[in-house]
Amino acid sequence: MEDMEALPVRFPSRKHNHSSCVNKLLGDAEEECRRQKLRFTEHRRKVLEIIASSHKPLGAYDILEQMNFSGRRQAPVVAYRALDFLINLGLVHRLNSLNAFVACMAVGEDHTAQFLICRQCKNVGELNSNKVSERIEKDAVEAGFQVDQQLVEIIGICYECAESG
Amino acid sequence: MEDMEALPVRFPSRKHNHSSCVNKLLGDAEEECRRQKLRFTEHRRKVLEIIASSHKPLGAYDILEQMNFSGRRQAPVVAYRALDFLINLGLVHRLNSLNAFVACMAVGEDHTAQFLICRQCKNVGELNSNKVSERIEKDAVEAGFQVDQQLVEIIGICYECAESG
DNA sequence: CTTTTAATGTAATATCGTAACAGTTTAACT
DNA sequence: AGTTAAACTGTTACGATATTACATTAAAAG
Repeated sequence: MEDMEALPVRFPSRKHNHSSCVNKLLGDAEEECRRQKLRFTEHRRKVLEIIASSHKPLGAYDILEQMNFSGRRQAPVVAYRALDFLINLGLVHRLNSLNAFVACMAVGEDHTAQFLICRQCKNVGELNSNKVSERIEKDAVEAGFQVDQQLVEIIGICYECAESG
Repeated sequence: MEDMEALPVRFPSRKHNHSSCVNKLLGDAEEECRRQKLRFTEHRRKVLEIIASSHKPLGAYDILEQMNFSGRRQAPVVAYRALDFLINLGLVHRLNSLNAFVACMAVGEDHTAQFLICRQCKNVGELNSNKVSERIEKDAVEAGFQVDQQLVEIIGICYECAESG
């Protein structure tokens, strides 16, 4: 029997207002850092803010371009260090097929994630399907493989793009 | 009820002899090219041979290093062009999390593929689980997403590495 | 207030991948 | 066969992505 829980998915609608996500994410980040006694520095805040302000994946160098506070051009490593930190904290995900980064849409929910990448509008949605992750885990184990990490990226066309031709 | 078909998985054992894979793959490539009236040129043959001779993923520049026939150093684009060709033909897969390439282990079988990447021995296995791909397809569609392509990379520890501590 | 740990600044460099274009080979068609 | 069109190759240059190394500064812990 299929279970009845709703399939958790976040695909950003076109009319979606980012500012609330940004604020939520910054708040979650602060709280999480306080809890884990980690430092939420200016660079980290800024990078998270930049990423959260876009539902299109951003490359490290895109992020870097938006980091010129005080007109100063930052070195790549600055962005990568902040990204590493945010990824470890689970606030940012890396999309390997794009060499790009997106904000997590399910912070603090103890979730698995699969990414829905629309090749038309370039927006990225986050699917949090435990069924998918369990199926992968199960089949991998059956194949004699011990799973530490799953990367699932699904490329296609999102609902809104399909509708508008 | 669970269906009873065996789970197709290929994880190269340590004592595995590559030469038979290489020959099979080269044969399959030739046949497929004949069928599709495509040219199986020297570069393409060589790249496929190099990749098939390793179950560890190889980077484009690793491949390039092994392409010095006649002492001549090839330009990167040479490897990338051959790789594109082989990937389109389904003979080679790209691992996005590693920027690296592996030979397909299920040529001509009309298969889906998920990759099992051992972070200890660096070998890569290929899982061909239709259940995984169907689960992904189903949940993505339910989320309003039309799937064109799935990338599934599973990082962990293979059977042999787990056994030998 | 000093020790130690974490974060930053800076430069250099490694790694991965593509664009552009001229030249050559192969296949297809009179 | 000779001509044309398409595919493949050679070569140069460059763009994009990511890391190493090390000196300096700031913060937390004792």
